This record gives sequence, C-alpha cells and structure tokens, in this order.
Amino acid sequence: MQAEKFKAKAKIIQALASPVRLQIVDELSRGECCICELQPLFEMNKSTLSRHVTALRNVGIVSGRREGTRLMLKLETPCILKIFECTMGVIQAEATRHMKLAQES
Amino acid sequence: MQAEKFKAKAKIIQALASPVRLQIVDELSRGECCICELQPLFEMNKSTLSRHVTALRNVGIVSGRREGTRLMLKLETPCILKIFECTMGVIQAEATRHMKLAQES
DNA sequence: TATATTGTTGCATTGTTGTGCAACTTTGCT
DNA sequence: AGCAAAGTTGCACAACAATGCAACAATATA
Repeated sequence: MQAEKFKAKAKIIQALASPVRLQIVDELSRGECCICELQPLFEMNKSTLSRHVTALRNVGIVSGRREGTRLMLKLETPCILKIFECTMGVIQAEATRHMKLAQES
Repeated sequence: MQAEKFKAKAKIIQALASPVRLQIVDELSRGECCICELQPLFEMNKSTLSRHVTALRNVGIVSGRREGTRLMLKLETPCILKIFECTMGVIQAEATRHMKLAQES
C-alpha cells in the first residue's frame, strides 16, 4: 500500500524535525562523538538530550557504540545531509519571493 | 546565531513530517491541482485537509493561485523532492542492517 | 567494595499538533 | 437576490512530543 510508504518516510522526517536533533546531526557530520561531548552545546537536562539522541537512533540515522562508560555516536546515513541543502533551498526561495514582493509594492 | 538557522530548517522539515502532507507534495509533483481534487484521496474532513495545505503554504513549499472558486496549488520548491530519495536511502540502509543482523544470528 | 562518570527510564507537567463540527467567506451562476 | 461550490476559521477535544526531576543501570577506577 502507498499509504505505508508515506508513513515510513514521515517517521524519518519527523525524527529530523527539531532544531536540537538537526544540530546533533550537524555535529555528527564532523565525525563520531559521545553524548557527553554534545551536552555542553545544549542547555537542557541530560535526560532530554538522551531522548533526542534515541529518536535519531530509533530510525537508524545515528548508531551508538559503547566505549567504556561513553556511548560513541555515529551518523549512519550521511545522505540525509542533503536535506540540509534542500531546506536551505526552500529558505532562499522564500527570501527571493519576499524581496520581489517588496520591490513590486 | 547558529541556533536560528537550525530553527528555520526544523520549521520546514516539520511541515513535511506528516504522511498526509508528503502525499500532497507527491501529488503536486505531477503538476498543479486544486484542493477539491486532492480531497477524494484522503478520508478526512475538508477543514483538516485545508489546514495541511496551509502548513505547506506557510513555509513556501506550496503556493496557491485562485481560479474561480478553486485554489490551484503548485509545488513551489521541487528541490524538496530530493528529501523523498533521502528518506528512501535511510529506509534501505535500515533494511540492509536488519538483514545482516538476521544472517549473523 | 565504594565512588564517580555516563547514559537511560518512569513519572508528572506542559505545550503542540491533528481532528471534526459548525459557521463563515469568496466566487460564480441562475 | 438566492444558491451552490470551494476553502477557511473558531472551538473543543484527543493524541502526541518535549521537558525536568529523581531513581536507576553499566562501566571504570581507587
């Protein structure tokens, strides 16, 4: 069924639909790191950050590998970095449209 | 500030994070059409569908042009179709990983 | 064994999103 | 004017997501 495909895709996109999780992905795009290294970047309880990471792991975007007490995180599907470009495209298209509107008036 | 950029991107991704809205985008990728043509594809109240369309319009992914009583919708930023490919990539990576796990055990 | 570090989980609270219903607006047609 | 078709908006409610706190589990080290 077609509907199932849209549902599966939406689930993945939903996992990325958060500024916090986008930033996590951005950090991981520069290489493996553990949650404790991410922690200082976010002003939030460690439990909350843990849950954001879990959300990314649940859909397979991020994987975790234990190293002592630390959990090393890795961006498992770097292809999703393309989504960053896509969104920038949308933002720029909007900006262009607004500029044109301003000029016309 | 970096945080604002992540917020802006998340807003756009959020607009796509729904099976219904993904299907709308998919339909519009085949060309302009009005809400009344989309209606039969979804088992939901027209007000709900209208709100989904509004969500896509609010971030500039979709534009609307009146034609009589109808509102013709157009995919304004076809670049986001790439996101479909990205998510398929993630789904396939997951599937591959699960197969490997099954073979190892 | 005791202690510290790193993450996770249960719980309660708050905020956000999706939904249908009914009432409304806008446009076209008779 | 009266009516129909296509969308939108206010309201209420249900479902879901984000958050902090406290308690926990897993690992390492003294």
